[in-house]
Amino acid sequence: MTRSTDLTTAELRVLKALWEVDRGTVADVRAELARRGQDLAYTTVMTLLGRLAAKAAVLVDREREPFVYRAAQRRESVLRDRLREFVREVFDGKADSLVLNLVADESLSHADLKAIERRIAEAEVHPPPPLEPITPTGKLPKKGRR
Amino acid sequence: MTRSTDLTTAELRVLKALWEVDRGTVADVRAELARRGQDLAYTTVMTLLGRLAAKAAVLVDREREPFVYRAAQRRESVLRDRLREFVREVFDGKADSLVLNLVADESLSHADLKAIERRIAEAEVHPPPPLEPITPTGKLPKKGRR
DNA sequence: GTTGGATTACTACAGACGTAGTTACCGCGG
DNA sequence: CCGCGGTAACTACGTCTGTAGTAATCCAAC
Repeated sequence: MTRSTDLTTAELRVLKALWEVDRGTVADVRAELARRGQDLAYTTVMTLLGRLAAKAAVLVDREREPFVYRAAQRRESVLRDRLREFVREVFDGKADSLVLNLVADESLSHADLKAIERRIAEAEVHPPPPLEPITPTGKLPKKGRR
Repeated sequence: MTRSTDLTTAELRVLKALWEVDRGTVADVRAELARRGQDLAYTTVMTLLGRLAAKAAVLVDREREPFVYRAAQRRESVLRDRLREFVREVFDGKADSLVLNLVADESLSHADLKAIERRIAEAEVHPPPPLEPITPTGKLPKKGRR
């Protein structure tokens, strides 16, 4: 079995838009995607959300129309799974090699590394507070419409 | 255009096997893949090598049969492109976020990070020696057969 | 009431993918 | 000389992907 999970890139883009709005209708997600420069047909977004629902990646509240969607898992969790898979497939599981390449590629500076270390050191001292590293979290709710 | 480049995962696996043997025939590559647990039909490997050649990812010496293939680019270079793409698509270009997640996922330890820093510090002092970080390089030539 | 915009459920589809079968050669061992 | 294993060139194909069109509803403003 190919793990019913495993999102495609198009699906991931939609899911990311959904995380951004936190919860929303097809129209909401579509608008968020548009804001990101992805102009898709209304039905395309619906198809994608449908596939995501089929993969249990998003939950749908069909109580009343229009249906409201929201991600089934936290962003961190999904991205981390993706990352793990990537490290395995491309870098043979060698995470350090990956980081070394990030640096060589200048995607990451020495300063960034230090900042990360500092971050970790703090986390190790204080009791693990939010549990999740503060990644690219989104702005505010920003619903609108309806 | 979808950049004639952009290897699929199956193609990447083949390319990685090719790097491992450095240069070789379809049979050589197939054997290396088998060693890695990927048993593919001879023709499948040929198809994949053909597609890689079409994408200019591998060079073919058709002087005499059986043809000899070899990667067109260094491993580091290709993996790095992949990585860059991944960081952009999944982590919105935020490399530090990616690393933070590697740590949180325990794919990377604090010690690994320090080792990397040390590595960089050295590289900054000494004149950049080999230019490429010593990543998952392969064993020895190991041809055999033929 | 009628109609038009919003919405959902299906269907469509071309192109990419992963794998492999078929056909045609070709040189070597018998 | 002949057949066979190794090889190259094509063809095949079921799936998956990304995108979207169509049909059927529903509700609110005329």
